[in-house]
Amino acid sequence: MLHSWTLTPDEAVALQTELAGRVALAPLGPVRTVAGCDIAYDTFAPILHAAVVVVRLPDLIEVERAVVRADAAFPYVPGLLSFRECPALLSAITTLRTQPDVFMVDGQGIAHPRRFGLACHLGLWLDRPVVGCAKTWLVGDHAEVGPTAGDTTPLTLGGETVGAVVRTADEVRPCFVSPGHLCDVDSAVGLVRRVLSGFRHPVPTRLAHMAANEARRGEAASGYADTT
DNA sequence: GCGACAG
DNA sequence: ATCTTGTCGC
Repeated sequence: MLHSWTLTPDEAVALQTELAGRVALAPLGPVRTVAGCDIAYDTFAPILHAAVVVVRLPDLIEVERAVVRADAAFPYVPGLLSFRECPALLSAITTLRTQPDVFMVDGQGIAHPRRFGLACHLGLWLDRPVVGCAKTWLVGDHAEVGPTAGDTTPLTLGGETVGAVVRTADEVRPCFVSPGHLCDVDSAVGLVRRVLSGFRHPVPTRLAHMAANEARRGEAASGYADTT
């Protein structure tokens, strides 16, 4: 165990500052498989569905997937997202029979107030490479990014480049890419650019998002059937 | 004090 | 994230 998941928001903040020092940034090695991870929240119950879908490169064909239902024990607090989503993602990842070369999550990596976003936290627990690809800005400065799919512009924070703003498809709002662990900015951006398919979301997280949603809807349907 | 704030 | 159908546009 890296640490306990039972803590207060204040303790979580302190833990992030401590763990940020353990994040390692280095070029990503050869990538044959990428595991997209995402979560769907239940409408009223504090329940969530974590999904992980593994695709192979370069054809982006799905090779395996895992979905798990879990309790949302930690509240959503900007800057502390990993404490809410990591436990469920970890249990889903544990059920995989194959070890992906790299993971990709819906959230920030080091482009974070304390340089410890969801991608970093998951990376430390797994001791595996993780790339963060968030749909909206959290921190950092950047110039306007080009309009064509694949265009990028640096995302800086405190004078250093922590990631990049990436146009993942033509005519769509850009995504914010930053390394989480065991990879660097160039590797993270390079990987994201290799898993695009004309949609705003990269294929791995796009499929995970759909899988998590299907799981959520499926459970809602069974619940109604029970009442009826 | 004021504004910002991943999913 | 989630509540929500159709609709305007390429």
